[in-house]
Amino acid sequence: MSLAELARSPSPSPIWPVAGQAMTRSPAGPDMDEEALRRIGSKIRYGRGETIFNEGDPAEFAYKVANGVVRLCKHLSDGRRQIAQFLLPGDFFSFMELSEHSFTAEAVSDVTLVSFPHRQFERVVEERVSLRRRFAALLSKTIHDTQNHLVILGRQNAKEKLASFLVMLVQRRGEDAGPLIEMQMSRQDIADYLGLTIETVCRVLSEMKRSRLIDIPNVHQLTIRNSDVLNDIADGIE
Amino acid sequence: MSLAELARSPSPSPIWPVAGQAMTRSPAGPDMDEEALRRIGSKIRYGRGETIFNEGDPAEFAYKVANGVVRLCKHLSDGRRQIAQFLLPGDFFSFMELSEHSFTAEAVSDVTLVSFPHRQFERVVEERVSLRRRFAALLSKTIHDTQNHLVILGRQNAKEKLASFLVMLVQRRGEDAGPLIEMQMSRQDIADYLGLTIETVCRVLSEMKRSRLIDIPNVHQLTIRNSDVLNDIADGIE
DNA sequence: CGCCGTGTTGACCAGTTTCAAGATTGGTGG
DNA sequence: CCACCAATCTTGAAACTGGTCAACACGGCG
Repeated sequence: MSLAELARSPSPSPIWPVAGQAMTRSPAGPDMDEEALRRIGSKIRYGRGETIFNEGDPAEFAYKVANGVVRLCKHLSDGRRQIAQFLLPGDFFSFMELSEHSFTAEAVSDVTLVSFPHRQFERVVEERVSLRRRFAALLSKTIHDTQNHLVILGRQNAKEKLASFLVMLVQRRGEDAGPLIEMQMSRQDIADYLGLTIETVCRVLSEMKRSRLIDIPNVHQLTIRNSDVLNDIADGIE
Repeated sequence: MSLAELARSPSPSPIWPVAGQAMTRSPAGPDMDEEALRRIGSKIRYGRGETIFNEGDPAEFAYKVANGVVRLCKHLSDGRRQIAQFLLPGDFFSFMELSEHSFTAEAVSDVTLVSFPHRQFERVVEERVSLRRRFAALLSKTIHDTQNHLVILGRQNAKEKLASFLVMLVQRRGEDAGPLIEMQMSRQDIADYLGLTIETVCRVLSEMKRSRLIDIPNVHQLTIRNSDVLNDIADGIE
């Protein structure tokens, strides 16, 4: 099971080795987990660009993306912005926060979320070993991903950053989904994710297009022509 | 309780709100938690520069820093390096990893660690609600810190980066510890933490010294002369 | 049809890196 | 205790990447 799958589906087996089997007080199993979560969740919609919550707001809900794309970001006082994560359908966020949100969540596109009141969510997770493992593993994976993001921001140049970003998009779509990548996010979003300016993002994408690495049929669509070379660039090999 | 304290001491009360009280199968309470951990831990020493484990190695132990400083880093194939975290005495690391380490851990100075076999560590944490909460909160805090690190790497200039780094050092030492900051890490370590070159780190520190923001009595010691201005620079206000 | 938001491209500039030359520090052995 | 060596740190000058500013293109929509 890939990390990407792990992040978005119930875990049928323990994520990391555990010596003993702990007890549950509720019917066990992933299906029951899904059911338990479903019962405390409610759907909620946000329009493109709307703020879901702000950094510093009291954390009242955990969320799962049902549809659309969400960005988690930090804003500096002078308007600079850093996007920490894009969340795609199936992704959870804000699910094990301290009492205040540590980032702002905004709708990249129109989105539908499932929201879980934090207290109930904590209770359900507290009761179920399998859910506990799943969300603990999800936290670990988030740290893992964020640390890779650190490398991208701290030690890669513009071309490598874009290559890493595109490779990430491909991996998260699942290898099956065909060559066409739908990018809901704007050039500004990409720039703020990669620590670049919008102009540099444009220039590098154009350059990749000229060198036949990618095609850009449409501003929000993209296809990879040579994923081997793209991977090499992302890994700093070329 | 500050986040910094939270990271390094047992949690006397629940970190985030929980609806119901879950049961434990073992004597409860923070003191008992410490005792339970102590019983499965063993001391282990590493010399300055030694590798504790490599990225990709099977994760067999969780660690607590007893003495010295540890760096967690990622290495690129061409020698570039990004440091994700410095760990100071009292800090835990690698405590809720997937089956393989997602980063390399190296000794910045001579260090003493307490190592906990992962299976036993998981068992103890699984058994104790208070420990579960404590380490879940620690994971959350790590994500929080890493996201702030993203902002530093992605959206701050060299001067702001150094200011943020120094402010972090001060905050982690505890406000009480006097004005002298002992920096165990080398200039190269600082550069690799901030996504800069060693030369830029030197130049910015010299500039800060010239403008009477800091003093550098010794390569590995530093005092803050004007912490208000330093904070403003770190926050991008000035 | 024209306007507005977004994206693209170019010219120039600034901040950071690179390369290179010393200075300082710490450790080792005479 | 001091001399020497290696490693680390500091500083300067030149080169380069990415940023800034500005003009223009594109596309959706009233």
